[in-house]
Amino acid sequence: MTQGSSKNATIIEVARRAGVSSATAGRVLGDYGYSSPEVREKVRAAAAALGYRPNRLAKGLITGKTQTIGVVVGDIESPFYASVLRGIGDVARRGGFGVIVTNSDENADLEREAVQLLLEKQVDGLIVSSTFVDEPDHLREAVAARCPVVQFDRIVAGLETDSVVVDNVSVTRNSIAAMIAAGHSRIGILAELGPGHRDDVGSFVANVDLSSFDVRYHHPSWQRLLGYLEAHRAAGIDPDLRLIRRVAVYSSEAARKEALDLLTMRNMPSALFTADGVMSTGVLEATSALKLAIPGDVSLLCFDDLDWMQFVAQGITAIAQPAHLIGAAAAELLLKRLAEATLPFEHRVLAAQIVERNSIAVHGQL
Amino acid sequence: MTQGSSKNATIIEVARRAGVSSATAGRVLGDYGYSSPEVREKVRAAAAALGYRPNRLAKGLITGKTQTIGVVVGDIESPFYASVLRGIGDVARRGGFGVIVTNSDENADLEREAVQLLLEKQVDGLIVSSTFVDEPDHLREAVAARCPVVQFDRIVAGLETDSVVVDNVSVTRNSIAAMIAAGHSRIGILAELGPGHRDDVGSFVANVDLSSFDVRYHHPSWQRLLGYLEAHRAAGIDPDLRLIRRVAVYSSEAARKEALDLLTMRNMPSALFTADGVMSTGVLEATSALKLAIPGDVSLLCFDDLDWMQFVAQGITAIAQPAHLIGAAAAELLLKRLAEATLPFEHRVLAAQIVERNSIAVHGQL
DNA sequence: CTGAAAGCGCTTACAG
DNA sequence: CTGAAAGCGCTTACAG
Repeated sequence: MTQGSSKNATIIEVARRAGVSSATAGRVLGDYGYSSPEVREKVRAAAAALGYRPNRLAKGLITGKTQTIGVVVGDIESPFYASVLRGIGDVARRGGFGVIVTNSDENADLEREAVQLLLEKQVDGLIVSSTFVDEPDHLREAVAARCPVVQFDRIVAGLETDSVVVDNVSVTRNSIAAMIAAGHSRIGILAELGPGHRDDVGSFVANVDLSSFDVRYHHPSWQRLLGYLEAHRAAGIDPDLRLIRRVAVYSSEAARKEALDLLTMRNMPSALFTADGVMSTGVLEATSALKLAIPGDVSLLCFDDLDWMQFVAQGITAIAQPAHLIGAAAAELLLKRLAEATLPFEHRVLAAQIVERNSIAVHGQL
Repeated sequence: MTQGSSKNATIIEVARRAGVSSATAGRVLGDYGYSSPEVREKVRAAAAALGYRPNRLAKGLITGKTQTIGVVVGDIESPFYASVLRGIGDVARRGGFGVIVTNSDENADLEREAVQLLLEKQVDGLIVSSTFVDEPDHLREAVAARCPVVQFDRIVAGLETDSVVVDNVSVTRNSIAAMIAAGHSRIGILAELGPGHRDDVGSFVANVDLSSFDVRYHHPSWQRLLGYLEAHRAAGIDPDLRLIRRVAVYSSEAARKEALDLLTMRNMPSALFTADGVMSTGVLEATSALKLAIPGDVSLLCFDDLDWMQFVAQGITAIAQPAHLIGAAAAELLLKRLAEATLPFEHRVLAAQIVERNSIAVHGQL
């Protein structure tokens, strides 16, 4: 079948062997334009004999399309992003697209570099979870270069593109409201709250009392804090600022320390909410070190990406992010736009699931 | 600085604006050949004014190098592969390379398709974890096309390339030996044992008694089973075949069922070894359902990728795979080979770490 | 040090 | 339906 030749055959060589012009060979192999059945036969036979493999670089150069999606995530190693990438990859493959992945480490410089590299590689579109929600320039450049962008998880202010986010505010509000209804009035919250937004927590809590406050352009952890505050306000509880802990980094170790502090303070909270799965691990270490029973001595609620099943198994109520669906939706939006650039921008809000011990069955959906 | 023009400027336009030839502009912007300081100044100014962005497709077409690595993993969503990818990505970025990722779903057809796509995209090299260790053709094709391959986790028989693996046999042998030394004589083992190799477990156990048996070309779970068998033989224990469970899929649910069966059989094992982290979760569900104390009623040892910290916190001894290092090493080997094609093939065997409750500090190393 | 010309491997109008 | 020619955006010898 294929020849063991080291240098790959080109369309010219296939054409010569088939006794046709390179234009004709191109039409057959690239499956465009017209060609007679006999010619098709001959060209395909020649291609097979030579082990012809199309060079997508040349095709991309001429068509302006590479059938490649560029993705920028914070860290491919985090369960959330890994799962999002899986969703993107599945949809991309079905559409015949490849995926180039880059890690930004939630660092603005690396993110800019990554976007630049992807544009130089001529990706057809970009799916990004941007670190800073107030720095739109590098993404605007992409859009200007006719490279459509889909944002997920976070939305950059002043950058109109397709986007996919989770209903962070409402699902957190509902979950915290349920905790309050169950009798908890002092609920601690551990959230990252950075680096996407530069507010300090105090002024955020103060400002948010204005009902017009817009958290669309905040990182998810700020949105979750808002849900927490709204639930308290609806119940007529003035939240104790000392119960609100900003961890600042996605670190279980940092969360462990904050949790230890929370769980040993005078007038300690009867329940804890962690706005991220990585932090939940740290909180568990703290409760274990203090020999606290869950949900006896303290109740836990956590927002999580992938590991929620085992949290639930330990008696923790979890809010599960549909990470895989986020990725799939983002890729779908992108492919749709690549097919039809003039559509109005679409903004999808996916529902997160509240998972308790008795409803593990929801697993199958995610 | 940059112009809002929608179509990207080419080197020709930059050259025209700078009043030089395109060859000269190319030399300056591409940083090759000679150019005088004054010309450099002019060209760079022109490029900045036009918002010039190099087209790597064109460059790749002409140089034959795309500065891109193609990666094939089973499932980017699994902690092991996610972590490996992180390691690859870090090294690749430092070397100025991009990374195209594809999931094979441990399916031979998808794997072949993925390799084909990557070759068409003209990746400079391939890092793969191949599903079937006895199907080398698609990878041979890559090598024939001057696209070097680095294998990791598993080695395909009859395909000489650089590779990175873990010392599965010896670390498992040592861990099981420690369990035996601690008094366990009936140790259950749950391992995937498929689909990479077509042996059935019985004939594997029988054959492996020949000391010449070569498991280099088996999937890791077979190698771990070998370590288990060797430890038993060294202690003079004839392993009970009913204690060896082949789960066949990477599924915590399947592992849960096997574990339930093992832990309720007559003459139940006093310890369990799971050859994979995903399965460990299933085993934990089984012990929890049976209200067994760990390590009181049963001791657990698990081979794991990323979540071992929380297993250790629960009193389970874990063997931690250096997944991140595997990826980094694979990428290093590839970049080395791209720089120097004639080196002899390198085969790196990385050590896995045994992590017990008192040695959590090892965390920092991984 | 610089420029004119050729060419990487394809696709795209345009004649025929 | 097919072919000759031009061209995508660069880099590479080769003169000068």
